[in-house]
Amino acid sequence: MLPISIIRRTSLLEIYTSMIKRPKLQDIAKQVGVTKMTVSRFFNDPNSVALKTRERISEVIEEMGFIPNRVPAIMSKSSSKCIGLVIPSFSNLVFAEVIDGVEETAVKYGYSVLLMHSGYDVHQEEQKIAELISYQVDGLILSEPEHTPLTMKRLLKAGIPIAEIMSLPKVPLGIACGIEHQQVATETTLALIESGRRHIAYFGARMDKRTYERQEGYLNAVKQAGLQSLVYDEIGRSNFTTGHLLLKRAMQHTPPDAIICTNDDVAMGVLMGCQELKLKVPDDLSIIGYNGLNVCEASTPKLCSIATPRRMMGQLAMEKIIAQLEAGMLQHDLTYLSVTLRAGGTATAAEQQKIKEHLDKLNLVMQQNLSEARLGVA
Amino acid sequence: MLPISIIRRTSLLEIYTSMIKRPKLQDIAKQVGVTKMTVSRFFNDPNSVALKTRERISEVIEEMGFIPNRVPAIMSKSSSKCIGLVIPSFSNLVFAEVIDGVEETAVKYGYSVLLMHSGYDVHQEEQKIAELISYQVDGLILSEPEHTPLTMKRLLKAGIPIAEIMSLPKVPLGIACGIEHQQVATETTLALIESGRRHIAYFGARMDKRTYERQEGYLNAVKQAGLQSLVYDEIGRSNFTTGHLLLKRAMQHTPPDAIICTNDDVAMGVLMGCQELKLKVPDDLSIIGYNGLNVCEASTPKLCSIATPRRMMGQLAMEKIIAQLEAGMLQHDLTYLSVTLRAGGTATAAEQQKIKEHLDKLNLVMQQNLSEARLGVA
DNA sequence: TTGTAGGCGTTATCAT
DNA sequence: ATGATAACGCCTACAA
Repeated sequence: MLPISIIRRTSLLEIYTSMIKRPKLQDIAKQVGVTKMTVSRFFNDPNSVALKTRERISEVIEEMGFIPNRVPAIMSKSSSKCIGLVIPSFSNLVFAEVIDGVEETAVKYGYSVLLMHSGYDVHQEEQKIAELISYQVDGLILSEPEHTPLTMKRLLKAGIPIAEIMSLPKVPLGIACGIEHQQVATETTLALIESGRRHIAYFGARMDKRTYERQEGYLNAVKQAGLQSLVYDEIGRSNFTTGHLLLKRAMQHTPPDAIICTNDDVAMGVLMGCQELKLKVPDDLSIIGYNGLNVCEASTPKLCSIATPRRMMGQLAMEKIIAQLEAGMLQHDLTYLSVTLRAGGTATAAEQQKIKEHLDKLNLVMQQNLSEARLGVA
Repeated sequence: MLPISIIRRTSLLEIYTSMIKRPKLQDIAKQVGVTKMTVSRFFNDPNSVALKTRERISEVIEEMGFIPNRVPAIMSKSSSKCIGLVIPSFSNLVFAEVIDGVEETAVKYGYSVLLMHSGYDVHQEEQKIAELISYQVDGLILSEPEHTPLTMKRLLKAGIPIAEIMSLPKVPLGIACGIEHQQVATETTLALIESGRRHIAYFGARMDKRTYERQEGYLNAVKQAGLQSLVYDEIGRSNFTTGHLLLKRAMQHTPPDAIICTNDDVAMGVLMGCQELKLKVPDDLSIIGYNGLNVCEASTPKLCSIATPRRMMGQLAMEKIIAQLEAGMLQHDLTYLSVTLRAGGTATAAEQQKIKEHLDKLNLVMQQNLSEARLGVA
């Protein structure tokens, strides 16, 4: 593939020949015949400017396509009205809704979001967090539960509200809004066991922290029931193809009668593999996804999945950060968010019912015990 | 779903009780017993600082978890070493690779990327671009070809390099790195016609500019061949389900023998629908996707798709921006990027071959004619 | 309603 | 090798 580059040599726009200095308040002010202070007021407190002046300023701004420079204000007020958000990856659709939730709430309160990604790597995360702090963000939202020691130190010294979302970290930095992935997996597995499944497999991929938590939860359940554990995983990227591959691997070993997948992509791959291998879903084999992405709708039967409240995690984290900013007070604040069943024909109606019951029970227990169990509140 | 919030009332970390002021160079300097200038040098020109001083500064920085404030530097140098990137959406995987390409190249040259999304809406785009400019980004990359008049004016006055990617806009703002989606669609359609298909349908979704360009290209080809045009589209989100739906709609009307899809998601949905409706692919019906996402691999047969060089567009746009920044000179620069065929069994071998030939021919023509045809180079 | 002075935290420049 | 000073562009506070 050969990109073809054409450089236009003449230009209709005479300004387009050398770099122009960005206009500042002063330039507008001179044009209008006032001081920059008046122009500043035009933006920050228009009513304190005479109507006529306002009109002239407005014209000049329009004509010059002027956009005020926010940098000096960030400096003098040492507040940027920006919140940093670090996600692991843009190619994982799980985070799209998180981003929406964060941004929606930020905008509601007059904040902006600076978005970065860490590539599932704590050292890249360290870099990105440092960069966000160097821009003087007023708060940070992190979506991976583990950080380098240097990052931990910096975050604790940063003096800004930090929220961790997705998982509930063992040692929260401040705010945390997450899911007990491990216990969810345990309950899901137990529900399948109670429904009569005896060869339940766990399909993992891209061994990030959350996948591992879910795997642990699955293992606890099968051990508790005295069943054989059937874990298959693939270190690489997680996608449909991974599910396909793991299914083939599992069928050669001990054909499972239920598969708990680390996410919906893997689960969809499994389902497509079943169609190829003529396995009857959910009779021969039930498939449970995780996250409840829209892709669940696409198949026939629809994918049964554990839906995670991703948008809400974003909203909640943002709201708690803003609350602390307005209160001028940092505080530990842990929120457990419950998951729900996204119905789908890849599990039997009875299984779906059982899973629902188990998840409800889990939520109840969490509600009663979380504070004492995890925190030892004074 | 009931989120449960637990507020921890005691804290192990005494600092964690009220907002701490962020440390500055001065604080480090005082601790070390030098002036802030020396600490500044530690970061920007370490060799000009005595080894012993360097060591002491290093210790204090480590101990305080200090991160330098980049805001004053942005202010005084009126350059942020940041490039803004605006994409339409985070839930469209097409942009994940674009982001990677942009960022990879930025980092290579010591720049950072500020990322925002416009929700496929020119007014949101206007907002986001204004915000990026207000942070004094040194350049901008936009991935939608149309902007509001105000945005156009602001961009022309901003005095920074602007790159438009994905499509080639009719009136480029500066740099453009894109694909002639319309002509690609025409050539693809012609190739299918030459391969003997007579009922070729176009499936669109989410009518953004690019989908529309492709549709035009398709229409040109079928009209030229005197065939009936079969356009089906859906305004809402574009995903597997859309493909499914459009297939059903098409089959009730005039069953097509080939479907050109606006993207791979729709195409995968069509393929899944074919399996359900027992349509033989590619014998009864060939399916052509667009973009060449990894999801093409997931199905059996694999999806045949027109692969777009998304990463390269990001890289190229970034490199051209940096080149202009280093030259201190803005210049129009138009690059046509060619697409390639991603092989897959949803089209016959003969069809795939024909499409390849047509795309090669297109690239040749573009190479010869682009500058005269589009720009009238002096 | 508008203007003036000073400061935010860094770095360029000049001085020691 | 290190320090002192001024400047970046805006906003707060005060003055007219």
